[in-house]
Amino acid sequence: MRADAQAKREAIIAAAQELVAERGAEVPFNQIAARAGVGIATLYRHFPTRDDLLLGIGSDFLGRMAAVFDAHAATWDTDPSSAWSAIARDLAALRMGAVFPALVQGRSLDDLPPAALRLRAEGIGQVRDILARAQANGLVREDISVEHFQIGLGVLTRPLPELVQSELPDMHDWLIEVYLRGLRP
Amino acid sequence: MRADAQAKREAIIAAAQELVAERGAEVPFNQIAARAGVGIATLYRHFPTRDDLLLGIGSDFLGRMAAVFDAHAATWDTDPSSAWSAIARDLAALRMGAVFPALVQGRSLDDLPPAALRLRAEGIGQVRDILARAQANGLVREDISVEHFQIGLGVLTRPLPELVQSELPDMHDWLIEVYLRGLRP
DNA sequence: TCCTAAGTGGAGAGATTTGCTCCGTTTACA
DNA sequence: TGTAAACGGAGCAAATCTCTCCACTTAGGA
Repeated sequence: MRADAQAKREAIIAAAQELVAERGAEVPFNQIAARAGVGIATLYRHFPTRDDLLLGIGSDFLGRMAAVFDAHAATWDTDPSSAWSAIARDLAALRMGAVFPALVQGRSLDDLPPAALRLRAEGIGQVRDILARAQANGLVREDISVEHFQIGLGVLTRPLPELVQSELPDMHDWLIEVYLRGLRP
Repeated sequence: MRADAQAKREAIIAAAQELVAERGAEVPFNQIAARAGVGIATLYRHFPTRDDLLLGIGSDFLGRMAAVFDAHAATWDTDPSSAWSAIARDLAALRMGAVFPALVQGRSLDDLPPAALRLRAEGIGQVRDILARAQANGLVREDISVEHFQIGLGVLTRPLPELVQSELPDMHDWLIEVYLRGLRP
């Protein structure tokens, strides 16, 4: 793959991620192309179908989640408590809630493409480890399941209406704080 | 106003509320008319502009919020703690988060119609009373503001993707429980 | 029961949006 | 420097949406 093609591909994924977060998964291809600064044909060449594009977004996102875990792996041993809240904060900052719901919107497990199911399983696996460690350190109630924790994080990081963002800019942080507090034993 | 016209008006508001919750505020008028079981012309006669319709939804919704408070006013004196969680549960069941964000989506305080601002103020007033009482009874931390509490409730009651609803049907209840726990002193 | 003003439905014209392809031009890199 | 790879965007067909017009129906008072 030529270097310029690779760069455009990444620009498309970034733009698509933003737009999907803002306007949902059915955001028109021409808007995505415009935001990415590429022609519409280039978008279609890289991602012939909408599913291809959504998978690209999801896979890119999982990479960033993994990076969060790695970044705090070292601190965990010395200070689990602050590593835990740092991880939760960083995960929240990725705005899972803006991206994931859009990716599965209106579909059941059955009609998700197999590749999407693999991504899903991988994501759950990543979170499972870190949650188990938090529970082992007494930072989270034992009866919290990975699924609940993860979806909860997603719900809290859904984009807020602009009206709210301007009036209560700390809303997302506040929610995460209340959430972690509510999860404590 | 003729009785049948009144009935249709209410059917329209109900249908519009559902659809706005499901698909956002720009849901096409013809879909709303179809779900309400009325002709498109009837919809336009009752609500000439989209803003008229959204205001109708908002005002209807405030009425239901008020009903929740009234329903628990009696219990409050005898058992504040369970009245409080019952109110929070019932408010959550109204799915504020499905309706309100759509009503203000993409608008700043300035370009909301005056009537919408009045509704907003009224809603905040309703919640302020009940939150103050909860705080007076030591059920909620003193440093929680009405706005944070209310928006938080909204965020937690946003509709979940169907995939989540079928896999984790108790998700909304679980979130409210964690939320209330996180708000305790 | 009858009359009329109020209310209704839905076809459809016109405007807008969107998906997707085709092809002449540009560019990376061997 | 030559060529295969990559690009952009005009533009057509199809789908969607808004909003009006007008002939028909009905509630409810006399």
